[in-house]
Parts: sequence; C-alpha cells; structure tokens
Amino acid sequence: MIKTRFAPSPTGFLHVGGARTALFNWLFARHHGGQFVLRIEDTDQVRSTAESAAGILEDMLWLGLNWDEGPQVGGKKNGYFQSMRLAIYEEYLQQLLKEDRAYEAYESPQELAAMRKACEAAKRPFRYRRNMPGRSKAGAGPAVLRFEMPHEDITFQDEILGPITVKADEHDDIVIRKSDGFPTYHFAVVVDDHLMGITHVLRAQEHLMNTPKHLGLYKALGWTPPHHAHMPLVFNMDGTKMSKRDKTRAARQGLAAYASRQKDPDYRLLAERAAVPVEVIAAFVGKKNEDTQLAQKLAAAIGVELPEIDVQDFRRSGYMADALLNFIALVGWSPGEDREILTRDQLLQLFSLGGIGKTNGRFDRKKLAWMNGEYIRAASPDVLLQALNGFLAVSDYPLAGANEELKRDLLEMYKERTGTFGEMAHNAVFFFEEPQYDAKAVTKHVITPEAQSFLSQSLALLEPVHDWTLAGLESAMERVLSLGEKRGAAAQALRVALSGGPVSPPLLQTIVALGRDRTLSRIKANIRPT
RNA sequence: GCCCUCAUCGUCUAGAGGCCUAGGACACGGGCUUUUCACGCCUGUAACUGGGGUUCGAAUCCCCAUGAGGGCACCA
Repeated sequence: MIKTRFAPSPTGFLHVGGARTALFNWLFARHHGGQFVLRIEDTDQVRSTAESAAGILEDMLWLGLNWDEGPQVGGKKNGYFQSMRLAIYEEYLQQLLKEDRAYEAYESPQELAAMRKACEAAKRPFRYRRNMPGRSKAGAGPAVLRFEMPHEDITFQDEILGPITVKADEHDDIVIRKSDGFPTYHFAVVVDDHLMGITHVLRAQEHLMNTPKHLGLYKALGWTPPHHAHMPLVFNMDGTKMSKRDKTRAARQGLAAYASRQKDPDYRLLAERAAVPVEVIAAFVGKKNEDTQLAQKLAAAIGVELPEIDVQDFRRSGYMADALLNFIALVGWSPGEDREILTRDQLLQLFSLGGIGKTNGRFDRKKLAWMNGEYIRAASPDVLLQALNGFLAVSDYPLAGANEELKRDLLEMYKERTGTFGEMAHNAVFFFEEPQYDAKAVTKHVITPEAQSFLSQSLALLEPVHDWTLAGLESAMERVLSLGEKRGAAAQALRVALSGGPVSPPLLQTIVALGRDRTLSRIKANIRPT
C-alpha cells in the first residue's frame, strides 16, 4: 500500500509552497487508495513553536487535506511530533555508534565556520570527513554525532527527474545528533519515514541533494529506502522566492509612499491611528523588525494590500479553499488535457506523478483570482454563504454585521463581479457605512444641472414606494432609467449618490439591499441647493 | 567557486519523432451585449534559448554553449 507524508517544521505559518507539497502527497496517496501521514518536524528547539504547529494543522484542515495518521489522529498520542520521539532516535543513533558508522566530532560552530572560510579562500569545497586531517580532539565543548557517509557514488531513481548520481567525493559526513541531544532533520526524517512505513517521499526540489545523504543512512541502518520524487519549486511572478519577507518589504514600500503622500514623515499620525508606538514603527521601517503581524497591521492602517504568502493570507483575502487547491495543483502538474477547473474529486482521479513537470513555476495571482471568481460563480448559494462566513470570521469588514438574507443578496449581486470575498467585502462597504465620495465621480455625475434634475426626479419617483422589494420597486426604477433622452442617462447620477463612486452592482438590486432610508437620504444629501 | 537539476507564448501549461502552418488557460488588445463595473460571447497579438549532430523526418533523441533554479548549516 502506498503511504506518503507531509512533514512541515513548525517555524511559521503554512506557506503556499508547503501547501502544494502537502496537496501532492495527499493526492498521490488518496488516488492510489493509500494513506497520508502528517508529521511535525520540530527538531529545531530554537525556532519551533506550538502555536505554529497548531496553525499548520488548522490550515491543513481548512484546505481539506485530512490525514490518516498524525496529530489528533491515529492513536499514538504525540507520536507524530519528532520532539516526542527522542528515545527512538537515540536507539538508532546508538546502533550506528556501535557499528562504527557514526562518530563524535568536537569542532565548535566557530571552528567549522573558519574551516569553511579557509576552504573558500583556497577555492576548494569544504567537506567534513572522518578521515580528513586536522580534526579536533575531544575537548571542552559538547560533541555532535556525525554519520560517516559511504565512500562511494550514490545513484537513485527520482520518480520525476530520473536517475540522479552524486559522486563519492561530494559526500559530507553530516551531523545526525546536535550538541543539544536532538537529532538533526536528516536523521529524524530517515528513522521516521522508515518506522512509519512511508513508501513514497514527494518533496520540493530543494531537497534533491539531501536524498543521497538519506540513502546513505538507510543503507547503514539496513533499511530499504522509499521511492523519492522531487517536484519543481514555485516562485513569485518576478522570479524571486516567495517568502514572508515579501510582506514586510511591501509594507515598507507602502509606508514610504504614505509618509510622503500624507506628509507624515515621522509616522506620528499613523502611530496614533494604528495604535502602534512611534518607536515600533520606526524600528520596522528601519528594518530592525521583520514582524509580519506588525506589517499586516500597519498595512491595514494605510490601506495597503500585502502579498499573500501563507495559506492564512489567502484565507483572509477571501479565496475559497477548493479554488486555491485547484490553482496550486496546476503549478507543476497537469492532467495532460486542456482542463483547468478541476474539482477535488477530479484532481483525485486524474493525479499521477507522471503529470508532474520538471520546471519551476511562478505563482500568478491574477490567474488565481480569476479561478477563484470561477469558483464563486459556480458555487451554490448555500456553499457560497458558508464560505463567505468563513472568510468574515477571519477578516474585518462591516459586511460581517449583515444578516444572512442580506449576505445572500449581496453574494448574488457580487458573484459576477468579484475575484475574492475580500474584494467583494471591500466594494460593498457602502451598504453599511456612509460612502467615501469619489470627487471626480461627483463632479462628473452628480453636480451637473442635468444630474441634479435626475436626482430630484428619481427622489420623487422612489419616495412614494413603500414596498421596498425588487417587485415593488421595479416600475419606479423603470421610470428612473427612462429619465433623460437616452435610456439609463440618470443611472450614473444615482449610482454615485448611493455608492460614492461610478461602479456598483445593478441599481435596482443595490437600492433594495441598501434599504429605503439609506437610499432616500443619500439621494437627498446629493441634491444641492442652487 | 564546486555539485545537482531544468529549459515551449509575459505567466501556468499541452506536446512522449511525422497528427504542429505548435493546442488550451490567465493576462493583454479589438468587437458584441449592456443602467456603471463585471459576467458572457466572438476575435487578435504572442513561444519551441543558440549551435552542432542522429534520422527520410525533430519542440520531441544525443552533445556543447548559454540562461535559470536548487544545494554546499549543530535549519528543515
């Protein structure tokens, strides 16, 4: 039986790249009726956090990537956090030690750095090997355990890339137990993959050069290694790595633009408005702080959108999980036909390793937004409402205060014209708050004599209506649209008066959703005495 | 620097020697529809990195060059 795993390290949120790795593993296992394991690789005591692990689980579940074994599933309590499995690793560490395949090494990090630097200066690659000259003797510092890599070429068959060979003199005796007693990633991953019965390791290509090391360990431990497949990486549209730094960078750019635009060079006004101390903002701008939460907060205060990097970001922007999954699946994989919109079931049915390409891809947010729009348009009202509520729970828009019926109506009128729930919620703010009037639109569509006349006449036509429904307003609206010489001439005046700008859903629906009081008072407010 | 991998429209990709005057999707341009914006429909621009081979025939196979990416941690 096929068994795959996704093994994130809990040092941050679930990144879209990680989500894709998880998805492919999940699809591969499920397609073949196998099992999917989730394992938390928290062997880095400094950077791992419990909150991060919890966040990753939550994001996995939001995406619908459920696991057969892992945290909260599969019986063995805590058995899927590597930090809880130290005794297991120690057992195999001792085995290697006893068989003389592992040995202690005593160089301090500083010494190693100096050795690397010396090699670099001599234009020679640095390789730590047991038989190299000048190794430190046992001394004051705590020791690490290194694995003596075989002195032979290692070749393996990558299920995506084909045969990969690394020559004997390229090997390095990797550290397998750190001085804090924790195993390194290389060791823990091999032991766990073996013990958990993983048959296929599907991971990002950045791990390609790790595989020979792992194969060396499998051999030394006397185990049959799993199949390996390395998938291409995903980058930003400009070819840079998708990293959380993209968010802080975008926030800084936004802040700089804000400072000159709003004449707030010291961010004193912003500090007050965002309730963030001036010093904190200064530290952030001065790159002394890479806190993405802070970046998010400041960006929100100045109305700047940060690029989505983590699954949570996409969730907060109002993407649907299925759309995100569908899009991510298509970066690096293709079903081999001209098909793009694929349901979860279709993905499951069509997925195969053979469909995974070899070339790195770029993350085209425009296409994702289009695809999400397709999902929004295709979803049933119930599914859509549920997804919208999920979005509203993790974001902050006045739309959250609407009752379910109004949400349904707004969804109905916005689904044809929106890519994300965030975009919709943003555009629909005028239903809940007084509109921010766009000066240009007002000049062009509201204060002209003709427009003023249209507004007065519209008011006269609408005010007598008390049955404020689509049916009740239909004939009055029909007459409003007939005002002027050209049909629809009055529409823009009304649209700007009601929404604040030149763009809105169709007027009739807008007026119904807005309600009688707001509609009439906004029209009145825009009729100016001459 | 050394090692590894990759290479089709701006982007994601189809393509497993003749079906390719290279197909689809996003984006972009034009048009239709239209109370705005969208949606929808029609339509256009746009690619096999270069050079050598192999072959009757190459986007597809081989070699070299170039370019891009990854790796070279007591991070994973």
